[in-house]
Amino acid sequence: MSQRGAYQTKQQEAIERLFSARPQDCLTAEDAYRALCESGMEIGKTTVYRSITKLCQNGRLRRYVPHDSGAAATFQYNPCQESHMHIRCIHCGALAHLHCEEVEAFSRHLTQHHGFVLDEGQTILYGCCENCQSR
Amino acid sequence: MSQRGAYQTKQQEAIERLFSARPQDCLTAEDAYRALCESGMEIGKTTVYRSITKLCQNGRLRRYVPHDSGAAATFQYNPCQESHMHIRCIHCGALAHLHCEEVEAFSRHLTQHHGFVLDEGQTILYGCCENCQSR
DNA sequence: TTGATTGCAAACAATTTGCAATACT
DNA sequence: AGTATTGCAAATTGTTTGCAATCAA
Repeated sequence: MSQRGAYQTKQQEAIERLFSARPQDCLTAEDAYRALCESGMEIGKTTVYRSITKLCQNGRLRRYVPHDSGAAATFQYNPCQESHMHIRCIHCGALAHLHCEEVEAFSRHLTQHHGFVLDEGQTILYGCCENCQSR
Repeated sequence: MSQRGAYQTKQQEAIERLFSARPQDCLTAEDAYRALCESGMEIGKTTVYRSITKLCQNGRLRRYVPHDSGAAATFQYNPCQESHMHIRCIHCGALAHLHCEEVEAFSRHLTQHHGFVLDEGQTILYGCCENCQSR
């Protein structure tokens, strides 16, 4: 298998730069591809997919599974290496970050009483956000 | 649009029976299709998909999003109407149910301090299970 | 009878892969 | 030079849809 990352290419740099420029955004591979094309970059969609895969393995991007079937996965820059949980609204799709002591306490409970080491960065809590509740 | 559920058909009954017979299993649509075929049932895959969709809307089945890209969604019978969180091991795929007061407490915290109403049935916590930790 | 349901084939969408051309070091 | 990377086209996979035939009420 190839040793992706051995060479520095303008495509891989551009993809990482795109995500790092908007650390609060979740983009699909398609989003990233379009953004790069619109900025004048010459790039193929395949390369976007392959680079994103590599960045996820590096830990520089986070991958989020879609709630709906057939929907595309989204990726987000992981600026701080600190990983944190996200909460996603089932209705509007809004994504929010969750940093708080209660998460840590809950995580400790899982480890101690259920033998389960939580991976906060891989976990998304689903529910209904404040805005959507008022409808 | 059609009013699925208006008529009782042997296909729909068989699908529900299949899932209810193994409430602890998560099956893909393909799994269900094969199991029914092997049991001598005459059924099309399309019907399996459509019936599963309906059962999810009824609340009789739960749908779980796959962690890996390209993987199929899994469905599980929801015997008790009580919905609960699941924890899934990233390594071995094991799925466990989570009923405890700590989940409720955490859920209350989310509502009160983050304005977020958690849907436990839709949420899966990802991490590493006890068995896989010892490797 | 009337509308819901079935199931085949075809459409779809996200993602992956084969492979020859190209770029990096 | 030698290997990694690119990118097109084609393949894969899970899921949905069009539509004519069939079934339940």
